[in-house]
Amino acid sequence: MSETETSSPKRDHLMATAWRLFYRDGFRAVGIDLILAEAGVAKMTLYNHFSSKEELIVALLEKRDRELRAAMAATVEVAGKSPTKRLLAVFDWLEGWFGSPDFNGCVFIRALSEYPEATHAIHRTAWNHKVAVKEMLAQLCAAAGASNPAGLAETLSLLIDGAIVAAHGTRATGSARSARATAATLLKLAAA
Amino acid sequence: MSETETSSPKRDHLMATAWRLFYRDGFRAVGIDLILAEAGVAKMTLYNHFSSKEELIVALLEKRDRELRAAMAATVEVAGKSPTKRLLAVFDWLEGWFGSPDFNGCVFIRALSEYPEATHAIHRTAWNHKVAVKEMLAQLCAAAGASNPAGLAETLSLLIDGAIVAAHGTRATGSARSARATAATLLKLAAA
DNA sequence: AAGGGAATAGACAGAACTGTCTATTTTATG
DNA sequence: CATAAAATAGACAGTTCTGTCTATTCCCTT
Repeated sequence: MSETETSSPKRDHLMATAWRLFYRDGFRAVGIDLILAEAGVAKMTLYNHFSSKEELIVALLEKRDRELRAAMAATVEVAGKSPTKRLLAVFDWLEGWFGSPDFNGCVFIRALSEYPEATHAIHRTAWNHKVAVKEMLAQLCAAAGASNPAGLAETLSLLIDGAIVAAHGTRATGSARSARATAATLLKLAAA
Repeated sequence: MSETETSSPKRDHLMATAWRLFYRDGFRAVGIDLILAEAGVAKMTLYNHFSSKEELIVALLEKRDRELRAAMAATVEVAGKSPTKRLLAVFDWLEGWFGSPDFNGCVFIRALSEYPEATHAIHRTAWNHKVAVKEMLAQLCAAAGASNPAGLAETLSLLIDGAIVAAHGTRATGSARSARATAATLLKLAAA
């Protein structure tokens, strides 16, 4: 949407700090004042770059969306040429993410949860990410010769989001492996 | 855990109001004062029954856990004797839930999200529910003759939680049908 | 009818919240 | 070096938050 945002060091540092605190503790749990104190930035600097806390959160989600999809795309690219391997690489990447020390769930699911109302800007932005990821998956499914790529991508999305929730609840990586195994099974069936 | 809680009309009414507001807007978004005003109850009444807001939330989650599992069990019971039908009835029930007018996601996933820290009482209580549901699913999978009931139950849990997140993002019931179809496929494979 | 436990209203403390404003200083650029 | 833009500290308003306390009133049971 809004790509007029000029990148500046202060702005970037503010966003990095805000991201860290929001992701660790939650959007409503973290106040503006804490972010400013941790970032060592004046309040007016924040309000010169963002008109409200809500807009800051939306900007963070959009940034994270871009980064995450880029990381996914890179993971797929590294996985080689086999369509099956490329698709399953997404699940291996999930497993690595779940195992990383500061994994704390999916910020988009958490945003949907904290701002549950359908019309809320943060809710919609968070869901936009999930739709975009599903479209990426559909591309991969199509490349793998699935008869119904969109349908398979929908199912894989369910598995992925379920696995993220489970990893957040257990702090274990097993759900990624379960999801991967199911994905492999479904892919084999769909490409038959 | 704590089953010493005496049931009283005031307490029940307070919990019903708190549930409605928390589920609609979120735990951190709803203040004690709003609950009290909506319930028409004095502040000391709350603090005579619960030592803190956190304890109120935990009590609500435990109550909802009991109700939800009872509803699931009833759904399964009504579905007849066929193990497959009993298992798939859970997904039909999901679809009905997603379509109900005040569906607003899964309160347990939302609690995990709002209190992301693993050691937090609310986080743990919320995850306990997911574990309990998974165990119910494992029973159903075993009855359906699955070779690895626990493994299948894990996968079905992923599908269910993914479907709930998707329904919260889309306000549509389609994810329940996708999950159901996948569950049916997996069940057929597992019972072979 | 009397006594006791529960509920009440409402003040209160003390902190935290978002967002605004001003006056000053720093920083970058011509 | 000069000027304009950006960032600063910090006060401020006005609200909201959880939890505590007191003094009064309601209601149920004996």
